[in-house]
Amino acid sequence: MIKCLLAEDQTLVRLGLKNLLELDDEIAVIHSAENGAVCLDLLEQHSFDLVLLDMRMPEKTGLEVLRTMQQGKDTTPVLIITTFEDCDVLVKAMNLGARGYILKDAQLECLIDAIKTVYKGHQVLQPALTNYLLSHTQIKTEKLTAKEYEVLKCLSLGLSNKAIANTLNNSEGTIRNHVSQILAKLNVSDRTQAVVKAINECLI
Amino acid sequence: MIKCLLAEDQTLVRLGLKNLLELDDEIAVIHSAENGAVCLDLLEQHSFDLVLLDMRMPEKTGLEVLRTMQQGKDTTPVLIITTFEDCDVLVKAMNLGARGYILKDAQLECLIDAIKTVYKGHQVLQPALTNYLLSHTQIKTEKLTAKEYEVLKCLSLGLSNKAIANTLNNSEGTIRNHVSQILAKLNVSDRTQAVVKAINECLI
DNA sequence: CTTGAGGTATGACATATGTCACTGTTTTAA
DNA sequence: TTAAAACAGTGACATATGTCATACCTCAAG
Repeated sequence: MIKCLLAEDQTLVRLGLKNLLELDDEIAVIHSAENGAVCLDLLEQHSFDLVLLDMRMPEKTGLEVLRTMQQGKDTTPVLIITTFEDCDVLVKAMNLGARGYILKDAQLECLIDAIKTVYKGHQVLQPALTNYLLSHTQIKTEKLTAKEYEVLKCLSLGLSNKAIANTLNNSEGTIRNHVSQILAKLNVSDRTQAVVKAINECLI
Repeated sequence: MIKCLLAEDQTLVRLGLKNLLELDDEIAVIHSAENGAVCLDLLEQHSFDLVLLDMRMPEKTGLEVLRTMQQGKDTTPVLIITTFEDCDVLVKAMNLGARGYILKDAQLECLIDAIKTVYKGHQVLQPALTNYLLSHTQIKTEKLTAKEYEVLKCLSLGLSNKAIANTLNNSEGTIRNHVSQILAKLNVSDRTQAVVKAINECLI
């Protein structure tokens, strides 16, 4: 019996997935989390064979959960459940130790296969993304710094440079430099594109 | 037996919901659609007691499905299933004849109740939004024109004014005027905020 | 027929944005 | 201990953006 923790914020989706998964009698979703913080709590309190982790969640995103797990030396295998083929996020997730990912667009059989494969200790990479992952391993050099993440979050709220400067207690010039760096790392040419990318690929 | 059409793009979510709903023996999901176009096809070919409609779908969004249904005099009751409390979209959806909406965050019982309520001919409005709906009925005056929608779509792709002008075969000045109008109607102060709003509230 | 709304366009203007070059300090890793 | 990042800042510059006033055309509703 594979004891799973299911972390997914939307109640109906969470219930639906739990139900679908328990149609398979090797899989048991013994706990569910509606956000990243709860997920981390449950991981501390119980032991699981596998974590099914949504990327887009309130409180703590999937990436934040992975970071915390890595820092806490928690080696419970993680299978990412994601909406889009958000390449950059997946690269980050894999670098943070995730064992694989599955799209919500996948067939139920694929999900169940993926769970069993990860449980056996293997990785699960869907073909469409594998090439990207292989060819973009150097994407790590594109990784944003902590400060840049901060600024990106502000950008995604629609704040101006001046407003960001006030919020983060910096000069406007400094923020401009950070924004410039972010645009270069995300390979886009203005803040609007950065926000679109950040939202679509749930970098924030 | 309530014969339902379930339109939801993500396979796992669609399967999950279908399964959950069929736990109730008054409800039967007799067909599913993975995008808005398929949904419209199915509506032409079959008759349903109720449509469960996701707003965010490829091919045709929920709003586009509602528009087409309205034009085709299709009066099948529609219950919106939505992710966020995307107020503006919901106002539009209700104005396009939707009978109610339910958040994916809701409990299963709420969804089933909502289906039965709509089936009986009533409306379903969740309290959190009812006030907004009531107090923002004049939001129709804020409605974007067809052209403005076009421009907003371009904005959400991260295009510059010049690029939009090329794409839509207009002068840059014209696009600037449209953007200016869009900002005013969305009550935001720059294009980035407009994009954030458009994405969050799936206006696009 | 006239009015109004949508669409197109221009020119001028004030800001905002993004880039560059350069200078520091602090923290981290080798 | 040194070198490399990250972080903070400045000044200058070229563009992009958003606003305004104004104008003309078209189409549909009155």
